[in-house]
Amino acid sequence: MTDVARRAGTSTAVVSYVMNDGPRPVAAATRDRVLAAAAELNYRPNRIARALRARRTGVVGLILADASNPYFAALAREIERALADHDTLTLVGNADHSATRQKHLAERFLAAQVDGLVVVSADGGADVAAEAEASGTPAVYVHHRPRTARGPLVPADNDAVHAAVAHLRDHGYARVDFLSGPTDAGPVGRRRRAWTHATAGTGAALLRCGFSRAAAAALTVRLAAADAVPSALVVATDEQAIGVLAGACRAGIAVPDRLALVSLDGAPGSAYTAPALTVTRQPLPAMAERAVDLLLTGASADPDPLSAPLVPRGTCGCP
Amino acid sequence: MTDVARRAGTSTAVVSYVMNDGPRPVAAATRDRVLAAAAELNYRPNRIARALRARRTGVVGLILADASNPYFAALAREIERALADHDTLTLVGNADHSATRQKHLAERFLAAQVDGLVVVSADGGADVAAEAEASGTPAVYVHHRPRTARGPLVPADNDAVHAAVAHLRDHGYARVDFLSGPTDAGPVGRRRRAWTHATAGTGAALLRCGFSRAAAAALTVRLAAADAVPSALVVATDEQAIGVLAGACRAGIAVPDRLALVSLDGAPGSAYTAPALTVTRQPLPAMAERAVDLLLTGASADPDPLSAPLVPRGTCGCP
DNA sequence: CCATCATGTCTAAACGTTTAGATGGCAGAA
DNA sequence: TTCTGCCATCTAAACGTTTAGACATGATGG
Repeated sequence: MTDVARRAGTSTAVVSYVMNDGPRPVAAATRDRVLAAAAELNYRPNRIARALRARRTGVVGLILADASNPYFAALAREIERALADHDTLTLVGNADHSATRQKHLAERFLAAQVDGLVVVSADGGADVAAEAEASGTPAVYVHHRPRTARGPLVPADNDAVHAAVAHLRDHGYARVDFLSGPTDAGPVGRRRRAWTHATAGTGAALLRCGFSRAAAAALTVRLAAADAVPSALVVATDEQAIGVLAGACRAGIAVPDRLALVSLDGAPGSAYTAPALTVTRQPLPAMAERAVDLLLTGASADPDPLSAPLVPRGTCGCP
Repeated sequence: MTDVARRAGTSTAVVSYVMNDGPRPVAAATRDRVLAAAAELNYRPNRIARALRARRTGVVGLILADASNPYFAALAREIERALADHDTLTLVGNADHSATRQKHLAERFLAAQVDGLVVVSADGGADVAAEAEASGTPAVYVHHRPRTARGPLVPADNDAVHAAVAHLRDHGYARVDFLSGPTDAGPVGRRRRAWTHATAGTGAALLRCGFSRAAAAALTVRLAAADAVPSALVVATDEQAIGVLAGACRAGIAVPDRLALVSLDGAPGSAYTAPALTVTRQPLPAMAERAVDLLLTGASADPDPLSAPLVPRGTCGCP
């Protein structure tokens, strides 16, 4: 910057004024000289120095449960896009569903002076909230908010279960079972409760397994061996649904004829399974945009819920 | 920091010495007082200020072609992990296969004073190389390196095609076709050439389509309608293979009986398609580790190639 | 007993910006 | 002419660290 100033015959102040269009006006002639000098020297302002002085970094930390999960990956992609639209860079970290690692990431990000934190997790994570709060950094939660956290939450549409159940009923299944996670923590708990509500009195059964494809596949194979495969099943997440599909294929269970399926995430990849998953499609881009808006405007109230439309494809029995 | 120093009755210098274990020794008693003061004040060193002074940020920029592609997402996940192991933060950006956006990201990252750039792309991108070089920031390329770039490349094992072709031959297919990308740019070009080599004189056919699942699915449906579905096919990428599977399912083509398939990426997700994809599994964690090592040690020579083992699963005809 | 040295600490200058306050020149009003 | 005000620019202090050099103290060796 000093070099640019010297070459343009000005002080560093006017260089700054020119680079930032303010806060003071600069004579047109001077501005041109500065711009020319900057171009010739290939000058690029040092954002670190700017951040130190301005106490704003233009960087937001994104804490993910696990970016190798396509649902979270798609969400992360959208969040990065939304942040980029606001001229903000994304520092990303994977917590691998560990609260410890999540807290550790939050600490590192806060030390890096991020302007905000976007936390995308499936459950747990009370510590992050405390860390962020202590340093006055705003945080928003997507998908799940720890019980003790203060920031706004952008939830998925966990009530879309009702549409899923209704759709399977329209296909003639009186009994619609549910595959949930290992516990009722986080959003899948909400989904499970909505399902319980929707199917009260029909004798529908609750299944549980881990969130990985492997776990769901293994469960399905086990059910097939015990001849206990449900006829109609709502699955809490895409990953589990894909696992069920894989298990069904391995065990020779015909989908949708023997086992009809609806998944509740509806990430883009769900359209290309064999057969294609019927889903309630969570509005990932809208969720991302909303989360970023809330973060950057410093809002603290929860936004209106977004809704996930049902997308009929192959696994429910639609042609 | 000033507050900590005051509370501990020292200068900021010894606070720094304590926080960093050096470069000067500190008396044990003083160290304890500093640590106590830091804990009481909940002091967290400001990495921005440190970065400004030390001219090192501890942040690396990761430029991805597209994080919503599970193969790249898995690679990105591993790279983030490898960087975290070296106590380095990851700034991430998606270029969406656009050279312009890729260059733009590089500029932003360099302005943010990243210590290095990891570029994961499928083709193109000469600009990034120039940007990085101009500012003396090291860059490594994973998967693909633009023709004009200087940094080291950590390639996928593009010669694994030979094993794929051989495996399908062992299943009795004399003719093994290949599904490539729309052009021969980037690593898929290498794969295509290796396939040409491996199948010379057998009359095998070359197919082309876009890299998306949608494109591959559409192609497969089209081929089925024309009754031109190959018996044995090596597919350049997982995404295309998943698309082929989806298309085959839609068109009623039996896999592997009517169409046997091997994909050349082998990301973790490929194990849970229906049927499960036979793949050559690219060693993603090893690639990531190597890329990070090269970047952090400032190496410039290309490393020894890593090799991708063939993983027989369902789509080739193995039980 | 003085010179030498090691040890622990302090002082202050950097790092590259931003921006409030000071300054100087020039136009228009009195 | 002198005053007022505006405009463009400069000066210098901050932002929160790191670290080389200066300094004080006490121990060691001749």
